[in-house]
Amino acid sequence: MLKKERQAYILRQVSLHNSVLSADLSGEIQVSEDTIRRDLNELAEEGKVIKVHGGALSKSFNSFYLRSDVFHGEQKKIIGQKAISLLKDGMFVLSGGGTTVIEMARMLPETLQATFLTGSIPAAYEYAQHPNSDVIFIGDKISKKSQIAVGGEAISKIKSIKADICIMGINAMDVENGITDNDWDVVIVKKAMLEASNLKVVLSISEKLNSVQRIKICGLNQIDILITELDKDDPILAPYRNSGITIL
Amino acid sequence: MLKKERQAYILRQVSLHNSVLSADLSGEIQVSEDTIRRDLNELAEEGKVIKVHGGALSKSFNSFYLRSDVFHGEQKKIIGQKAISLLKDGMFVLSGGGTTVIEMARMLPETLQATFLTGSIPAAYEYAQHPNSDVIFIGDKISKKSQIAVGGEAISKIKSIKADICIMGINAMDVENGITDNDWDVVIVKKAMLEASNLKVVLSISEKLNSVQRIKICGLNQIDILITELDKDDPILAPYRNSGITIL
DNA sequence: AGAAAAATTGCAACTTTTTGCGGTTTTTGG
DNA sequence: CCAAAAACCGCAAAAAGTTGCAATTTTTCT
Repeated sequence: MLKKERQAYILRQVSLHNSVLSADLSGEIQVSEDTIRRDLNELAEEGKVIKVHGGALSKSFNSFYLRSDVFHGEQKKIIGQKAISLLKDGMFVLSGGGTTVIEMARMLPETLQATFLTGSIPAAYEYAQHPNSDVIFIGDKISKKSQIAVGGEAISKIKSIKADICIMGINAMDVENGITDNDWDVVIVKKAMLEASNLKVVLSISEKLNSVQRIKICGLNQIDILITELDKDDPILAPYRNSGITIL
Repeated sequence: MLKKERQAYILRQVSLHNSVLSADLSGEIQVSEDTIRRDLNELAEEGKVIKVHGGALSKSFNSFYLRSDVFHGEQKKIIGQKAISLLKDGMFVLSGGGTTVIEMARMLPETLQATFLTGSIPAAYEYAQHPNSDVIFIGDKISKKSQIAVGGEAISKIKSIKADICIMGINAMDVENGITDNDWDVVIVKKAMLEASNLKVVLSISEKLNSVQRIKICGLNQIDILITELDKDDPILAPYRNSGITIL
């Protein structure tokens, strides 16, 4: 069997079953596993498959939705970088679902070995791309507006957790009213998430500061760390620092 | 034997077998391999065949695997259409996560008001785009390979459900072994999903039929409906129809 | 027709590619 | 931490490809 033929066969199997094992292919076409591995490496270099330990995965399967341009992408990258500095190996991280959090998820260092718990579909998707971290999805009814799980099941699940850190994007926050939002179901979930975590971290671009929404999630005193794209000494942040929040 | 004659013979062999080996041809027409190689090079320059190390491939053979993705896409759309015909307003639909199912999710009629239960991140994402249907995510640890929730939590959650219909993509299936897969965690989830549903529907492109993988999910007798891109009277499907499965 | 020119073919020496194998290192899963 | 599986590395043998060349056949031209 010719090399190209063999690779065509492999591609076919991959696209058919979404994944293949080197050992299986080796048996099916009667060549050594080394040869299969070399083929898989070549196909991976050509971008036709994704090579993993033990075999390969279909490419089309893993690249579902790669949205790129988010609002304020640069600012959110800065925030993401700061947030990542808080994460250590072995941590249980309770994570919300906003675009800022997702930006962070994309930037995680490959070496990080943490466990992410989330009820957000996009966030779970991003975390799941990560080679060394685990993802646990907190399921329930999915709120279409926010793409996160909401409802009693999710709440009781969250309440049964004690996470090291909670990383949450927000919708609005000011000194007087604390953190506020406009979706009842989401508010409940966020409340539960904060209660279930040791260290409470809030990510927000500066535009969302000093604005108020209808429903209150918690007061500022509930928050440990606030991360924005601004320098930590920026005057805009002064009132928050004075409320006892650590600014990063 | 004349050069042209020889090349005509080579072309016939290529179109007949999709590939040829220089050594074989050399033996068949009693000329040196050098001559064969030169012929193959000429034919390749003329664009009649594709020359590779050791022999040559038919052009159609090669383009076949390059376009296979699109090709499958069409098949999956046909399958999606048929599957949608089973869905009615008010139904509880337990849904798996393969690409075929996702294709169906993208095609759902806007008016449908159903409740989709799934442990697949990509599937949940697609269902969540739908204006009139609800999505319930069955959470647990996310398997990176398949992007679905696996583990005890997910299983017990699934077992607490009684869905009207289960729509599931598969990896392999044949008459003798039934439905098989190659990922232990996924198999457990799929088993639970089938048990939790009234009507059990399997989606599969015909190429996955008559293939076997390592772990058994269930026998054919557990399945109510099989949907492929083929016409329901296609002879390939006959053995499955004879096993008592309804073919769509 | 017949010789020169051009093309074809096989051969031999040499290079490159491919492949399997043994030994070592890395990864994985408990 | 440990054992098994997989990946990696280097190597050597086999297979395929390349090149130059000489012998032969075919074509061309007078």
